[in-house]
Amino acid sequence: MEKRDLIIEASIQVFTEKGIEKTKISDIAKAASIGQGTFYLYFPSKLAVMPAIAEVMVAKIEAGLKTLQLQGSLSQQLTQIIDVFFEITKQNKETFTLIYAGLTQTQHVQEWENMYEPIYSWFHHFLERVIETKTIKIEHLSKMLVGLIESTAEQVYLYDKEERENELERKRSLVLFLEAGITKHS
Amino acid sequence: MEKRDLIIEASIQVFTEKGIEKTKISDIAKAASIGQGTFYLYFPSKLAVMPAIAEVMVAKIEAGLKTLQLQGSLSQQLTQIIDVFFEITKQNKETFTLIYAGLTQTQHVQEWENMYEPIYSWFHHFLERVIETKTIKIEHLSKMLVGLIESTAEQVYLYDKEERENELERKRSLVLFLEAGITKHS
Amino acid sequence: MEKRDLIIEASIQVFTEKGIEKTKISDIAKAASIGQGTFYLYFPSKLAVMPAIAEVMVAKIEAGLKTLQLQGSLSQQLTQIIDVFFEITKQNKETFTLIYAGLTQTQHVQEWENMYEPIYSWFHHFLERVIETKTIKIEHLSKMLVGLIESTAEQVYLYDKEERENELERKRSLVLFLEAGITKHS
Amino acid sequence: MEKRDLIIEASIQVFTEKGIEKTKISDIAKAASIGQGTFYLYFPSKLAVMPAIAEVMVAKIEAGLKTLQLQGSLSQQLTQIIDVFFEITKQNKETFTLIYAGLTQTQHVQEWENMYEPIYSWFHHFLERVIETKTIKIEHLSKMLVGLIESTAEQVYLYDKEERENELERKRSLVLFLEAGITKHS
DNA sequence: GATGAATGAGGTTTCATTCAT
DNA sequence: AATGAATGAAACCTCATTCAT
Repeated sequence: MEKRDLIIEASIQVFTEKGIEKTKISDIAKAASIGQGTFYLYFPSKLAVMPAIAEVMVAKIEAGLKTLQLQGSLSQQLTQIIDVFFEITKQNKETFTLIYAGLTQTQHVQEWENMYEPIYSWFHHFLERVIETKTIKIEHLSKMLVGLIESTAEQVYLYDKEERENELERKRSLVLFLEAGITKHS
Repeated sequence: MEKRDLIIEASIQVFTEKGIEKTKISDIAKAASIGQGTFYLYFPSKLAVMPAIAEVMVAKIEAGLKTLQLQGSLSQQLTQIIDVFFEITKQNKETFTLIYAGLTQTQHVQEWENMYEPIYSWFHHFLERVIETKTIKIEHLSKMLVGLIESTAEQVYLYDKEERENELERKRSLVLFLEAGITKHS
Repeated sequence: MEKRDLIIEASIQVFTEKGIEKTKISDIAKAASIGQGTFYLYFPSKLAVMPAIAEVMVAKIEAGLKTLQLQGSLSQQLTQIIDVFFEITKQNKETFTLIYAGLTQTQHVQEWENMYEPIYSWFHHFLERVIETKTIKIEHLSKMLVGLIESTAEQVYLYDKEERENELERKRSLVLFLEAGITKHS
Repeated sequence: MEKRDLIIEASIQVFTEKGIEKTKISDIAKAASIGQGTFYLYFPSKLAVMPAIAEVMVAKIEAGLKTLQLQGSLSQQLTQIIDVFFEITKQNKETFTLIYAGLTQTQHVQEWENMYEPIYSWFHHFLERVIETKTIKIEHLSKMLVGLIESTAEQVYLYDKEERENELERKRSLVLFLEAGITKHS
């Protein structure tokens, strides 16, 4: 395994365990089983690892979406899509929290949307197949779908304790809401 | 002006300029024109200022919503609401970025949703007046509305440069989408 | 005693003991009985102490010259002057070595001659009283006297082991040489 | 070109640019276009290069003196000699500064005078031809001549900005002064 | 209550040195 | 002989925190 990837893996692990502020470079190095100096050959600081971590997560979402074999009614398809986001958010909630904290601290905030480009693009293709007339530009619709799905997933898994119990119901509500937004304008 | 408020103001400014990680207590103290020691009389650490900052922003949104005299069609009312969020996000974009970064770093992530309670509550009342039957629970609908409006405002103002130009159109798309989501189930 | 002076004293001591390269900031702090952090309140790096050290030595020379009550023949007066330089060089040879090494490493080489201004000035007054016509500008003569006296003192005390035995004779030679240079043009 | 010489050349360049303290072995290796490890095949440390650098400069002076075909009056001959020192100092001022700093840092201070032996020796022969009776030992006179010429050249080229303009006059003053010192005792 | 000079623990960062290639 | 990625000891330097004023 490449040293760079070792560092990214180790960073995710240590950051999520101890938090960004309390993580020392030496912790990451130890977790990656490399020398402290070696870390600096690949990243100039611990925060500089954040974009690389973000890329990993975005890649997971993209991969999740691409393995979908969309079938059935619109609401069924939406359910499948939502499941991808919810599942990945659920399994990587610390990492997501991490990315928000980390990206905003570096000067990489702008990169965030660029990274999402593949996701938006996927939704674009999806929507093209699903809707016909466009009262709303497909680009904007894509971004709203992604934004709403993610913010809901975050509300459910990252922030609120109670919500986790309402998981299923919130997913169902989300499907209904999205379906309405999409079909109304199809 | 109260010293505590001076510190909050100064923190926003310095955090925004230098980032949380690189901000020293001494920076905040200098910006607030107080002694380093004085800081500790009001806050135990720099991260402890974050919730206070967040409260200020949530209060702004709440105040903005409460001054609305909702009139006209649903879409006109939604437009007014959206304008509140967009305007405040626009004017305080650095502070919002800050809050995401800061809250996730402290153990205050959970508090975030609690703080939003008044906002959700306001939407709850709003929706009660606007819709009648509920396929979707009003609580969930409230959260989706807030989530979607905010994530869109963030996409427009915080992340993507190009989007700022599409401001008006994205707002219009948002109104349409929300309206569909609401009326479909009313 | 002022902290700044404590640091200068301690620096001279530690530098001469261990050499510049091997001296750690912590060594100086310990020798000065202050905290490591305190060092940085007064100097940004160990090399930044060098000009302050140099000033101390120049002040010693100046003080030595100013206590002279020049009397007797020219050669007697020259002997007195030379003794000042030789004595101070002898007693502070490590410090002088230090200064050469230290000043050249910082960007303070230019300051060196500025520091010497009081010495040159003293010689200027001295020569004015001693010579009358000027084939050589008094300014240049001053600098040559200082340069020759110092380079000889350094040859005797800093560099060459054997020379230390010839101390007296080299002083005598120096008096003769200087006298010739001065009187020839008087 | 030999690797050893490559290293010496590169060291002069890098030392001059960054200062001895801030120069890393890797900087020298990069400047010499060799591997870091290769450096150690030729020198055990960066300071160990200093004597080699010094030798190069002393060799230049010696070579300069040996090519002189001393003719004409004493003052003409002195002018020629002085020109050699001034010219070499002028062209290699950074290197000279470097050597002072470097030698004093190593344990090679003593070697300095040994290296100068050929120069002193050359002056010895020169003075033997020029003066006859010796109030001052020729050895001492040699050293004073070298010391005065060099310290003047350094004052002119290394330290003081203004002095560079007085170059010619300081040279003339130097000739007069030396001539007086020599002839008075011949 | 307010201050800021002083502190020193401990994280950051460097870089001489090694050694497998 | 030559290399340069990897190392980690050890220096640097910061900065939260204290406390005498």
